[in-house]
Amino acid sequence: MGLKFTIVAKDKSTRARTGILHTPHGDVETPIFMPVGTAGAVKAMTQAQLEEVGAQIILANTYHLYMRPGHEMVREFGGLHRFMNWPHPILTDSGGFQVMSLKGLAKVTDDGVHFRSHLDGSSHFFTPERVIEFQLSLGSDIIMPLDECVEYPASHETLKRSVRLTGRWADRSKRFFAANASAFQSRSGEDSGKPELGASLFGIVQGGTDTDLRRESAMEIAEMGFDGYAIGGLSVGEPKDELYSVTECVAEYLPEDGPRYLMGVGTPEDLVRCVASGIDMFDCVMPTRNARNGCVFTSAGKLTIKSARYARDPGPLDAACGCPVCRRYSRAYLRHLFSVGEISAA
RNA sequence: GGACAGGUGGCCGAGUGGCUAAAGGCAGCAGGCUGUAAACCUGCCGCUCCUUGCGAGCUACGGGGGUUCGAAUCCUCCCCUGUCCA
Repeated sequence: MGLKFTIVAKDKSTRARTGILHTPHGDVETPIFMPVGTAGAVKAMTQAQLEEVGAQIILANTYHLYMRPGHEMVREFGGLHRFMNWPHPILTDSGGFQVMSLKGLAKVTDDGVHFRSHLDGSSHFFTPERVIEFQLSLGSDIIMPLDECVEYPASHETLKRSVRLTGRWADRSKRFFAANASAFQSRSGEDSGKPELGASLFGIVQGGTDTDLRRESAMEIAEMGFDGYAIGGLSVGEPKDELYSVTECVAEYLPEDGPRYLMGVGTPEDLVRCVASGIDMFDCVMPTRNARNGCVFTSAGKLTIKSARYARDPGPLDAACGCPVCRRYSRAYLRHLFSVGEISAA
């Protein structure tokens, strides 16, 4: 796999670094936060707003797009970029998180995951190979292999099984990707960006909060060699100090010259803490979900704008913030929008 | 003037003798959201008091009176609202 990540600068006192991630649809400056657009849209945001706030890459979800509208249909449109008319990079998650979040509908076997659709109950079998194929069909810039995300807390045996399974699936994913990626990307009529660059495939480390298993998983995935390295299975309910310590521990075992992606994280503080541990990429539903639910991150901490105490507050959400919302609107108005159920005005 | 139907907690609306301070919804209040089954979910939501308990007392189903051990529920008179007929 080619060099798709350039390190620009390294911090002297921490493991933080800045870099550039090269993708078929353009470069991404790291550290980067990727807004989550599960079904091909970042909820309650327009693409213009995403660009305005500096989103350089967004995340979409294989499971959800496979269910609706279907990866084949997206491919007919020339890929997800063209389908949703998003010219910037897209990372697609594999469905590994849905193994956990849809646990009542997912059955894991050695060969793959049997999903019963959360929409109509129909049966679907996801294998590591098919999941790569789905993502190649979507035209993703960064492809995530199928993994098994495990709930917290989990027993050592469960975590061990999940690490081994995720490792075997990573190997199968890499082989299938190596054999099929170029064929998919050279197909005419599809928006594959700069085909000479090609899509990236990342590896995912599992192991819960068990540092021995984390080390084993990190070394195994690093040994296989991927375009980037993700830490999965965190921010699933473990204490904060474990999130930070496991992240720090795993990052040390991941190749220095590859991008490191901490999946599903996190709060503003999480981002700062984990950048210092050498993480380059993050994604999280928290900013968009919390915003939809009336919870805002400010320089002074979380603020629940729905609260009655802001009903007559003429001040901005965050006096220290210069964003369009803080420049334009009062807390009273924003609270009013929540009271009346308006989501789009601001 | 007559015939029906109906008046329940901020609103809508269940409830026809005790398990009812009264289902459910809305509104209100508080909180939670970390690779999105999430514009979602949870809790509180008559008043007062305390030793905060499946606690005590008070007030409450249009108004008055009555039946009953016990009434939002049954009887009676009155007031009001809606629909229809004159």
